[in-house]
Amino acid sequence: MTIGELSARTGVAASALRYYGSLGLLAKPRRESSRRVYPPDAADYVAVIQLARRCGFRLDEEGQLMRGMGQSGPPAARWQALAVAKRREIDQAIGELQAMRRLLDRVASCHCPSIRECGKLSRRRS
Amino acid sequence: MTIGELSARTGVAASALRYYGSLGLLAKPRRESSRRVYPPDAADYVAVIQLARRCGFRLDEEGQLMRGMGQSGPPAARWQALAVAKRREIDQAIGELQAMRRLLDRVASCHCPSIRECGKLSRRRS
DNA sequence: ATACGACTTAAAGCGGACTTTAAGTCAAGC
DNA sequence: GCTTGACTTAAAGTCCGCTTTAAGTCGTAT
Repeated sequence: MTIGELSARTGVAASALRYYGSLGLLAKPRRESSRRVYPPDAADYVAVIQLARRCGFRLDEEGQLMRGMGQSGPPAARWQALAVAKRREIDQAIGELQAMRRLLDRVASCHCPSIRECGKLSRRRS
Repeated sequence: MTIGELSARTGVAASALRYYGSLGLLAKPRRESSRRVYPPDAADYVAVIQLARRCGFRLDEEGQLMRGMGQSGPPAARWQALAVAKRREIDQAIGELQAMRRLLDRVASCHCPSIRECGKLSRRRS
């Protein structure tokens, strides 16, 4: 299929698909007089790329992931390792956001007499 | 104090302080032969800027916040309103990250026979 | 013949929060 | 008188994931 068809099937913009190709994320398709012609399973690979995106992987990390993907079988050990690391990243990000929330709630109910005091909410606990 | 001193006191890079100034986030200090000379309470204002950053406010939002800050008194009503909106944003971001985490856990324990199936984890629930 | 639509490329642009660079100014110390 | 160090400016660079732009190349339909 052409890049336009692949784009329509996957819902991913053609420009994004070309970009993925340029990053080595998506195998380079054969060309028919300079136009990309993708094999039928290309849509599956794109789906995996999108899946990984929704798991929080950056494109360069996905490059690692995709290059390690063989023909078949369950996710390789590399996925497991990267998934564990990513999980920690996500947990940390959640922790930071929860800290923001607590801080925000505290500021919202702030009774500081002046800005001098208010700034000190900075690092004080609970 | 000079920008170097303010930087040392607050731990914020001088280039960032200049940037804050250029955005109108930090009141423009007087000049002594072209050099910035900040009043003693400038460090407090910088602390508030950092506090708001840690609450998840973007610099342009902080501009709104800081311009509404009078000489004294508790956080103005504008803070309250923006804080409520920001809280919702944070909660949504947390929700997205938690969705990532669930998805990631599911992928990590994936037993799909091939990549075709694996991509379909995409939108399926639990 | 020519216009159309889908494709091609390289390069630039966007948003956000800065940092870095390059070139210049200034006061103090040797 | 010359270096040093802290400052000044405007402009460009960084990261990330693309999109947009500009200019060109195809094959097909009129």
